[in-house]
Amino acid sequence: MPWRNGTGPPWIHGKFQGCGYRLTMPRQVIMDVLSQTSEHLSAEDIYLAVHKIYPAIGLTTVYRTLEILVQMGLVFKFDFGDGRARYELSEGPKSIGHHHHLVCSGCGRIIDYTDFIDDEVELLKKTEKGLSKKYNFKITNHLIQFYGLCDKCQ
Amino acid sequence: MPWRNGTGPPWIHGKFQGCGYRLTMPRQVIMDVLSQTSEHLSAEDIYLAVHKIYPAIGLTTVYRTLEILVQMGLVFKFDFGDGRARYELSEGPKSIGHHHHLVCSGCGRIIDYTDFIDDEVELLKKTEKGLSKKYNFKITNHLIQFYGLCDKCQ
DNA sequence: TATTTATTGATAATGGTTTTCATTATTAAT
DNA sequence: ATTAATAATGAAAACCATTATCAATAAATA
Ligand SMILES: [Mn+2]
Ligand SMILES: [Mn+2]
Ligand SMILES: [Zn+2]
Ligand SMILES: [Zn+2]
Repeated sequence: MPWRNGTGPPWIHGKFQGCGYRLTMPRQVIMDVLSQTSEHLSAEDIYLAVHKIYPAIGLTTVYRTLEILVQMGLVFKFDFGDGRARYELSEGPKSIGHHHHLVCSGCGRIIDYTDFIDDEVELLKKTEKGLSKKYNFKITNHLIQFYGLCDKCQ
Repeated sequence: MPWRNGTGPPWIHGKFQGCGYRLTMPRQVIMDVLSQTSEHLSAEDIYLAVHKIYPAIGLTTVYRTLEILVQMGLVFKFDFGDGRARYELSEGPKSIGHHHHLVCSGCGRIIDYTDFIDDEVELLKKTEKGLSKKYNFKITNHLIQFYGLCDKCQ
């Protein structure tokens, strides 16, 4: 369920302030665009979408905002191997929570999956604990992707 | 144990021919460089290392060769988020087989780990089977990375 | 109000990777 | 062996996603 036009959920504002940032119009609109898609948009994709709502925005601001959002943990940044970064809201959209990706080497299609996530997460927890201890490495995040060919490409 | 100078294991030659490629001197030397390190080299790293042995080589050839090696499955290409691709022989070196990575967000250090690989691989097998069926997706490869802070950076 | 600070967008620069193209090496055919 | 076709190479130029610069504007603070 998208938030009402251009506002976003209330806690976002506090989150921004808490990190010493201002929740400006460009930033709100970028969040809105991300919250209303289930695709994995590039910076330019986002720029084009935002531009329709807020024509004054510049591509530079999109990049800068995305950097902030990633750093705040609101957005994930991915590399699927097509030469440009892709971004995804870390919460949602539409209650699609934490998930991993299937990446088609043929056509570049990205499939979100949440199947087996429970088993995966359980193992990840265990693995993280072991690795943290052995290497004294503080794990904050993980990346899991499967590569192969989608139904149309094999 | 590195192969003797500039030759590589015998089966490599056949592998190249089988894919319609010639095993030339630049390609051999690039393979040698990759086989004699446990680091995750960038194209330029490889270029510089190869250049000492084979000064006539160009960076272009390094890129082209790496593309071929990746496509043949002899080399893995990684993105650890530092803006350049990194390459690693898929076999070895020194009998370090299949492994995953810890990536330090602080200093960029990469740690290879094989711990828990057995459990992971077991789960991956199961997951792959399930995903292949549900999405009719033919999985050929997977990527697992943990991000966080190494001992020196936390 | 005056002053500081953060944000923005146009433009230019950066830098890893790809393309182009003429040359050379290798293979196949004669 | 000679010749003809094909593959591989390297220098240079082009590409293109991302970053840095900088002057202008908006917001927060004193
Ligand atoms: Mn996704
Ligand atoms: Mn490795
Ligand atoms: Zn596909
Ligand atoms: Zn570190």
